[in-house]
Amino acid sequence: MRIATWNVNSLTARLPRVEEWLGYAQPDVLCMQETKVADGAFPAMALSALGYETVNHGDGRWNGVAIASRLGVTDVQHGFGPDVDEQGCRLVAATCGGVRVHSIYVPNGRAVDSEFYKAKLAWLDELRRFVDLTCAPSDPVVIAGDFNVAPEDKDVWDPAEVSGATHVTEPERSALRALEDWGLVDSFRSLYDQDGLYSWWDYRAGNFHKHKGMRIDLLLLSEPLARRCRYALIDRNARKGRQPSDHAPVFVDLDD
DNA sequence: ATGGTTGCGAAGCAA
Repeated sequence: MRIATWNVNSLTARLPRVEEWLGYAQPDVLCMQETKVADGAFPAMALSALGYETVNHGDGRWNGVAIASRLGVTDVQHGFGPDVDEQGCRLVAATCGGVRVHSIYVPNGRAVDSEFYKAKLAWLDELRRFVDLTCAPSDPVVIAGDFNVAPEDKDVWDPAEVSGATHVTEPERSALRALEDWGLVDSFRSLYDQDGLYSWWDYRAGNFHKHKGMRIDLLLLSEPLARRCRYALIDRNARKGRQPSDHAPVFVDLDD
């Protein structure tokens, strides 16, 4: 079973690249973020033609998360719940092929002294609470998406250059660890130890070609899935060519 | 170096 995550930065703009990628990567489940498309305008037919059932949680202009699955989509949940401010459409969950799949888009946080940064930490805390309420660590669970947090310094091109900025601060990393402490494994990192492996590169200033990126797109697996994980990949090739997203897709392969 | 680029939507904001 291949489970992928990709911040597509507008599914409308990226649909040709997403169709192309589904065609050659053949994931069973693809979690997308920043679909930037309202539910009514979601390209469900195009993805259905490729064999994927889809669910979107979007209100149009910003954010938006989706799941495409060729293993079915049941028990869909949009957002944390009616009484929780989720800061836009940032979470959708569904059961796909027996796995509880969450596609998440963590708030960016902007500047560390901003209200947005505080809201980011609060959102991560809410995610921890949500997972605890809706799943057990012994369940097959994946939290996949754009976390907007680089877990360690080796997930950043130059820790000194971004020191003190969002994505790398200790409170953000601590919030991520709190989620992992519930019983989730950053399986890409447990397979590959080296630095220089990034999933996002700013469009500006030729950062991709300068290898100035961060690893902020993660697939956190509960233990029953983590022990089945033998391979993971960040598909840098999908960051190249015509009209790429600023993020590359990431996937994990689970043994049957 | 406070720049640079992309998407949305039609100016400026968010990333």
